[in-house]
Amino acid sequence: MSEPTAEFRHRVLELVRQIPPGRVMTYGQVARYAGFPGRARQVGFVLHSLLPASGEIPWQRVINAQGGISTYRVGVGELQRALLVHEGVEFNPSGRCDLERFGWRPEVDEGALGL
DNA sequence: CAATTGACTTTTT
DNA sequence: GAAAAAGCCAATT
Repeated sequence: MSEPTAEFRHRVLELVRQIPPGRVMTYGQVARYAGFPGRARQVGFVLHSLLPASGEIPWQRVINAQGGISTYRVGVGELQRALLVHEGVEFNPSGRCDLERFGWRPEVDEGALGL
């Protein structure tokens, strides 16, 4: 049985849990790979629901399509950025990171940054 | 039940 | 690059 909402939530969390350290996904990508294209906003809503205790879910690895942090509005922006930097993600002076390098695709899943 | 809001994205000015 | 608009949909007021 799967109400769209529960199913969506479940798939999003399962997918986010699989993002390796030092890699990131955008809300739109998460929604798309979870099988619900266009629900980027809902992804943010689901992740917001598990704050402040994220448990097993690395919520900090989900950022916006511009490579920037979207969580300053909910007060965990600095934390998220610190966690990502600690994992090796580099941010530009503009506060954005290079999605070509740090973006993670489940289908690729190499684990090695193209350095 | 209608209106508003929100961890978004994409396209167009 | 910034701003506006349209699309998306669940939760809140």
